[in-house]
Amino acid sequence: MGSRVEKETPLRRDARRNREMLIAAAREIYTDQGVDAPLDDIARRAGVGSATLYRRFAGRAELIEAVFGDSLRDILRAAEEARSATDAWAGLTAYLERIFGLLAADRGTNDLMTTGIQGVPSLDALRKENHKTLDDLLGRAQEQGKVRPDATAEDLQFMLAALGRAVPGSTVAAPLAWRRYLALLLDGLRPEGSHPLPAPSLTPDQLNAAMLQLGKVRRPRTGRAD
Amino acid sequence: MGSRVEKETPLRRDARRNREMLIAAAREIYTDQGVDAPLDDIARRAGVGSATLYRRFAGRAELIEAVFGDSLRDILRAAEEARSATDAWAGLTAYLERIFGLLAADRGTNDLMTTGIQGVPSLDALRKENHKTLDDLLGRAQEQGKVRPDATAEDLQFMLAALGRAVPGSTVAAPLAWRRYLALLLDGLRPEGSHPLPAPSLTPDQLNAAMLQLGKVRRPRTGRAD
DNA sequence: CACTAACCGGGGGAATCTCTCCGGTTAGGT
DNA sequence: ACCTAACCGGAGAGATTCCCCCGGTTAGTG
Repeated sequence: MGSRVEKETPLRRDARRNREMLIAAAREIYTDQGVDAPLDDIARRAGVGSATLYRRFAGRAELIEAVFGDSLRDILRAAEEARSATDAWAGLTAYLERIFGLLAADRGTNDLMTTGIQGVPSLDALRKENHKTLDDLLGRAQEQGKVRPDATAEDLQFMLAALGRAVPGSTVAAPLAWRRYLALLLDGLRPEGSHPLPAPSLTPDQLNAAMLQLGKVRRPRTGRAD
Repeated sequence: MGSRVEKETPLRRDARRNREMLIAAAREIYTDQGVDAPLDDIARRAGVGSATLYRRFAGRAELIEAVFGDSLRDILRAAEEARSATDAWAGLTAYLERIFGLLAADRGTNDLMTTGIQGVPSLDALRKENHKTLDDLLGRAQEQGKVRPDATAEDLQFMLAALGRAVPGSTVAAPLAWRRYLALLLDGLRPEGSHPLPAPSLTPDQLNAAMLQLGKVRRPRTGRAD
């Protein structure tokens, strides 16, 4: 029941190659379909049978770990870095803009950061670090008078997850629309009055398109039904 | 291909009774599972075969219309009412709090209002009216100096959908947490400084539970997989 | 070059879900 | 009470997706 891959015997060359192909295929599919994508699709895209996928990775979580492990560690480093900012508010906004850039560009990363997926060690570490970062920056920004004193790190996390989850819907019509929404959210955190919003607002048609996407977070369904 | 029910011949008594049973069952199931719930579940709960459901309703959209038609018309009236407020900002907040109360209490209504479900006439009418309401109230609130001039009705709609979609996740742990988030969002719309937040913030544990729910918007999946 | 352990992919069982067929049953008028 | 059109529900075809079994193939070694 332990790890599927024994470190003792290095994989045979073909096995290793297939493993790489699977990770590459999974990365592509996760990026534009999210981490709930059918595993069979990934195997097909990699040009191997589904059995090979299950032989290399115990399940979805292990594949996710293999695909996103490195990039999650990168984000983790960015979080650490952000906390070293002297101006806490500047550090916070820079950090969040970086995160949202990732959420908007990569559906898989979005799933990982805006939902509670279990069983991925790197992800648990990231969540912990992320919470620590937000807590620290928010607290210091409050001390520096840049954030309203009644907001908590939990408030921020919830709002970020809610907004982040919706972002992919808007990227279809306007790739940078998230900047505007993040700015609006952050303005709600500040004690003083409003600051100008970046980027143009969505047009009504673009909004409709975005709303449509919102419902399609995952619609596997089955056959004929619309 | 027209309507499945002929108005000429009223339904036989048993047929009508089953129709009512189906609507009642659908209402219950939609309320706590959302409108993507399996139709077979609804038929089973109503105590009839799935064929009876398909005989009475052409598909999911027609059933939704039958279940939510009345309540949607109620909301529609509330929107009309809200627009008659002299103080646009007060009207807007009252309207939104009412809507969010519904979104938090009823998963089906939430799906209907935060995603772009197609094929339900009452819903199209509601969306149109809702947009008109927000546009009107926001515009007038801006003229009255209560809302920052650079925000648009589309901005508001997007943020509301994003937050509304996340609300059910928080209701498990804290039924009224949405008040706090809505207040935070609305504060971002105001030109002046911050106003006190209602309701307590989520605890870290409650936040975790909420994040977990976020991913479970719909996880039909299949068999053994976790 | 021969051998064997590791590896491979197709195919299939099981679980879900939508939607339809068909033989048996019932409501409601005469 | 009888008859017929309308109605009913179980059963199942077809579509997905997860996951594993099994006979054939291949990498790497002596």
